[in-house]
Amino acid sequence: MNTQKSNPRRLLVTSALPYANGPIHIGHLVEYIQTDIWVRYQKLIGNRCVYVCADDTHGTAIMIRARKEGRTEEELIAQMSQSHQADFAGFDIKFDNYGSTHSDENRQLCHQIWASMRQAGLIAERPVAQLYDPEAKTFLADRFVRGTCPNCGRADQPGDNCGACGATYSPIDLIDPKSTLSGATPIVKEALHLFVELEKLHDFLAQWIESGNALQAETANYLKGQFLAKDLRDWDVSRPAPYFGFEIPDAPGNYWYVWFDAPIGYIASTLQWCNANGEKLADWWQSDECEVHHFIGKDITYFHTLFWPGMLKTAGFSLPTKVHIHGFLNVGGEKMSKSTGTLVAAETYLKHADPSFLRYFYATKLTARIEDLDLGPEEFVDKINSDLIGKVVNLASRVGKFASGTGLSETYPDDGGLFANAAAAGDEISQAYETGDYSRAMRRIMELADAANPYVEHARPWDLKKDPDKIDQLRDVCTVALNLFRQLSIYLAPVLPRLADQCGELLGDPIVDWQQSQSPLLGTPVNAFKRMMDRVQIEDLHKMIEDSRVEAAETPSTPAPVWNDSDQPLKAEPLAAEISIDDFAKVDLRIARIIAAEHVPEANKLLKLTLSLGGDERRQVFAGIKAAYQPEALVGRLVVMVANLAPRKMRFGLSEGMVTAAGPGGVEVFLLGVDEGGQPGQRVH
RNA sequence: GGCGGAGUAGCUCAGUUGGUUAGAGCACCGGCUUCAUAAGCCGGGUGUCACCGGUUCAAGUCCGGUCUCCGCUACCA
Repeated sequence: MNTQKSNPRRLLVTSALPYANGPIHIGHLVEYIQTDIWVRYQKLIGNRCVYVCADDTHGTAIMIRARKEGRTEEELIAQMSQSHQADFAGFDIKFDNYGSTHSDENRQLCHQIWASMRQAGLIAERPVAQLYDPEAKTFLADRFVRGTCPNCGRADQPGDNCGACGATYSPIDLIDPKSTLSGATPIVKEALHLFVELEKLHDFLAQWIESGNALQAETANYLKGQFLAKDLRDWDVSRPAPYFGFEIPDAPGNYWYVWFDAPIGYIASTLQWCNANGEKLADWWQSDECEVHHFIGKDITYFHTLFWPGMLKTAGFSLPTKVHIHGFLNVGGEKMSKSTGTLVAAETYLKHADPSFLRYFYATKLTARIEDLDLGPEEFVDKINSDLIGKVVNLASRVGKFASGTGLSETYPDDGGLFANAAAAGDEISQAYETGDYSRAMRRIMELADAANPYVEHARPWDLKKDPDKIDQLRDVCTVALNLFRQLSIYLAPVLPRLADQCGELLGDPIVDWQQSQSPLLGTPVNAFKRMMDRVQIEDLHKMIEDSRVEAAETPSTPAPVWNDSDQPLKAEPLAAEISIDDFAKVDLRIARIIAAEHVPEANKLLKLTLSLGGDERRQVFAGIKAAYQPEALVGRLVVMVANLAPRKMRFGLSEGMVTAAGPGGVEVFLLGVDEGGQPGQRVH
């Protein structure tokens, strides 16, 4: 591995563009920290490296949110961009340029790339039927529609698939669809859409994926099996007005889908940087001399490995040299969630812990593979306290006070080969950074730190200090310990830039080059030692999670549907006369599980249900819900029943209770459900 | 169901092309030390290397099969 940069590489590096619809959280940070470490490493070894990013600002979600908050999209995205950049800065993530997809540069590049694609004959047009909200006056993406599943009859399901039976469908197939924006019933409306005929690039993409080393083998394999094995589908890249984005120049009234202009934002952000620094875009995006590296999460693999290369190829830009794909973050072994508070906002983290800790922790977890990583609070605390505090910082701390009196020796003393050994490990550590195997790099560095502390122990500087005749020996011990510390700080500099700065300050020699790790610093004074890091407590993390949970509870968890419920239901059935608590107590409501449900052939409204109250307790109940529910879809569900209602003999049999439901009747009947955890037989109080 | 990954000490993991008695860190126990941020040093491991079978002088490592866990995917971009 050549760390002597007589011939530096030119690198253009990106992280995925964060969407301007929410704050940065610790899950996002995996990627930005991963990228920032790589960039800092490249700069440290002397490569020419430019790191660009931008806010991803377009799309329906932004439009809806701005509308809801009563401000313009531009105001919303400006504020978001500011907040994102503050979050990144708080974690020492340092971009060379941070732009926006809503920029002149991006518009210009979108036009250019689009023209190339038109010219290449890749664009087709055809009508698409989509649900349209006549009140909000907008077409509805799948997630803005809810309705009854056409397969199982379960009410209030998302627009693309059923949460109950798992069926997938088009929102157009939903029974009784409702817009989550206005509550209105959407209508089906046709609009012209523009498509990229990706299949025309099939051979090129297959060859690119196969041949290069731009992708990990597992990703190439995934793409081959999942997409390239059959014809590539046309990619719908337009959205009809209204849409917050760029209008397509040769298709008035249509806008580019956010995923068209988002990756172009990489180039646009680079262009901004070029303009500000007197550079030429072509040197970075149209030159074989420049490598392009994308860091992304596994969820957006296919945008970056199919569409994006296709766009770049068609428009004559460089293809990605490498797409670095990482997995998701879990917390405590589980998916992050707002309700448990594990989805911690960057801002919230910073109130409770040092950003360097998260950077280091992620570094110990990251490899070149697409694996999810887990943040366990105990493991986090252990790693930080024993590695960073106990091994690395402590090394400086235990001789710092002596050293400011002695300074560093003129020649490097005998240290039993510690420095030379650690210097020799530089290439291996360097290689681990280069390949994205930070976990390996951290492990090697900690091995070096492990070897350094016994040296101090055996040299006993505290004894040497007591004897004025042994000042030279004391200086030598300090020289060794601080040089070993400095070596560690250099190796850790990509991960812990603050520690590198502190080390540079202590020794009066800034860390700016990986090569500094190869020779000791000698004959210089040592500044007064300043505390470098504080231990982290498990309570800090618990508080962080608790804060996060409270925040989530205060703000609506979903992108806030508009609650403009009609007053009709209440008018149709006014409130009943007041009753006492005792009156209410007479009604024994119980949770029951539907263990069987069948049609009653002679009845036109009834279903015959068998309810379980747990154990062997069974009730047969006839319920007038036939028009609203398929029997098969009911089996297994928990419902609320009136359990002490006098049995009533009906034409079809005895009904031993009543299942509670709301709604005017007919198809409009809605069974009362029970939240997770409720058990048959429990009383409703 | 398909594709991919993983299973090694209580926990997190390392184990290069098969080669001594399978390792590290943390945790835990004992001793020492006191420069340092209740930091440090020394010592302490009976682990069916998930299971079964095979190849081999030799298998954590190679081959076949089984089980478990995870991720992606299931005609959606």
